[in-house]
Amino acid sequence: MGYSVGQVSRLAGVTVRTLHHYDEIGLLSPGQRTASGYRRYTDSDLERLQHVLFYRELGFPLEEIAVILDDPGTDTLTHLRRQHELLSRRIDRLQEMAAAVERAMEANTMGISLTPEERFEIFGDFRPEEHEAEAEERWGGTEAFEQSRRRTAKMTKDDWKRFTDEAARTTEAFARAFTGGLPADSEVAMDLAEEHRAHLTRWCYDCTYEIHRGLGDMYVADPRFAANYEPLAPGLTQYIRDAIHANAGRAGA
Amino acid sequence: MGYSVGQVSRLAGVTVRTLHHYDEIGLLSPGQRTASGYRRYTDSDLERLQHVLFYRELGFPLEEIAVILDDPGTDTLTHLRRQHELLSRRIDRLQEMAAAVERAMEANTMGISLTPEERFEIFGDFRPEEHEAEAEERWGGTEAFEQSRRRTAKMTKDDWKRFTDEAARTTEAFARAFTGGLPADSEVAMDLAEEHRAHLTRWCYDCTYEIHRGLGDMYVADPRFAANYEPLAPGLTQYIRDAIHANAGRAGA
DNA sequence: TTTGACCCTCACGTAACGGGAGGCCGCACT
DNA sequence: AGTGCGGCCTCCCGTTACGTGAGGGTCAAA
Repeated sequence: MGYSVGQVSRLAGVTVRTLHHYDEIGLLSPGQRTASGYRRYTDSDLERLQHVLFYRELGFPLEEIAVILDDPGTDTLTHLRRQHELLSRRIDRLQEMAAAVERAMEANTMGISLTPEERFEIFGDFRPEEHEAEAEERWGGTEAFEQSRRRTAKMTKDDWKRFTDEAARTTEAFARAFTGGLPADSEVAMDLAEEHRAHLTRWCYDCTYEIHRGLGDMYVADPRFAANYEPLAPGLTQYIRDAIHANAGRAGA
Repeated sequence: MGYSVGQVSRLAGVTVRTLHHYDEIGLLSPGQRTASGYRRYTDSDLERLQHVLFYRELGFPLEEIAVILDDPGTDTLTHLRRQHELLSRRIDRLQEMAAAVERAMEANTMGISLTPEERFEIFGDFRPEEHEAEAEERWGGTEAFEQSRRRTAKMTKDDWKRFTDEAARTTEAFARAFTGGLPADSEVAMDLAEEHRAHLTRWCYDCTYEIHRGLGDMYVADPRFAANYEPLAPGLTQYIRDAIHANAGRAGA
């Protein structure tokens, strides 16, 4: 009766050394020893080990695990509930990371290189002040930006594909209008600007005319965006910016 | 221009000491130093750091990360794709764990105590018995099989991970050689076969050229192995088998 | 009774940093 | 021109969670 170190190690998928170590530091000492000094693990030892491995998997230091498990106020069910909670949080975190990776892929294929802040927000080290300061400066208001962040965080890969495909089509239409000689304040160009605005509103945030104008200005100001448009036709960035302004003016804003 | 250690540490959410460490071990050395010896990190240093932190987050040892990042065959987009893949797998795993916790909670409230096997199947991603029964039948209790069983029995979860990751890299290299048009008896392919053999010897058993040849034959014969290789490139299984034979022939066996 | 797997206890090694000590660097402030 | 003061440098020892033998008992099958 009882399990030997080797048996436990195979069952739990840990090395014998690990079990020895847990015994040494008093995290998990086998309930009994044979006359010859062999460790014998009981069923409740196994349950404890299960919890140990669980918390370890989630990155808890062993010392802390000992404290958690030795707390007399928590029973098995409480542990399970806590474990479930921790898992859920972890899953959410990883899903956010996955979304961030998707955005990075998108940026990469568009040839945009991320700002340092964007680079590391993947890791969720929430740094509100600086980031919001920059967003404020760049977007002229944090509400739209936050809304964008919230929405795009939920987007799947397919969503991104549809999003960028739509954007690309609008951009190409702009390019055709531009090379075709249509002025930026022509019906066609302004309609395209309006389409662009609707596109953003649908996917990202409530894009007002004012915000849209700011966005257009930023397209010409920020070379990372300009780099996206200029290859299609030199001067296209400025053209889009002008069309956006004309459209905003037409709407009476 | 460039970022100081302090700036980078704040940006990335790591300590200065960590950056020093990465410099020491050559994982991430700043692009420049000032005249007075201060570290100056460039934008591409930041990108590298981002990838380092990502793989670290997923539990890769730093040394392995260096190998991954220094592989000239992989560009940023490939890394991002791989990261996304790894994240997805990780999420699946955690969701399985969450489901297992739910089952445990149910069992607990019903007053049922789990069997040892049930206890740890939460962590167990590998079920060796089926595979081993199969191997037994195939290999009929040969020396190599026994050796393999002994060694793999000692392997921890992380060992398995490293083992499969290594194997995956070799396979990918094979796929690149194959799609790149290199013949199965080319230097490159034979070297990969030798790498594969060394890999097996390191992890499982003393893989002689003769055993290796048999293994290669089995890969094409057994659809479960073929299913592993064919998705990467149709015909890859046969290619690997041929490379193994060529390599064995080169070694004079 | 021998043999091979399994177990024991030291005891040193390793990875990935943490946390100082002791000493330059640089710039704002007087 | 001096003087803080924060930031940066290089050692260098400490820590966690084990890995990896060495050297030696234990036990069940042959």
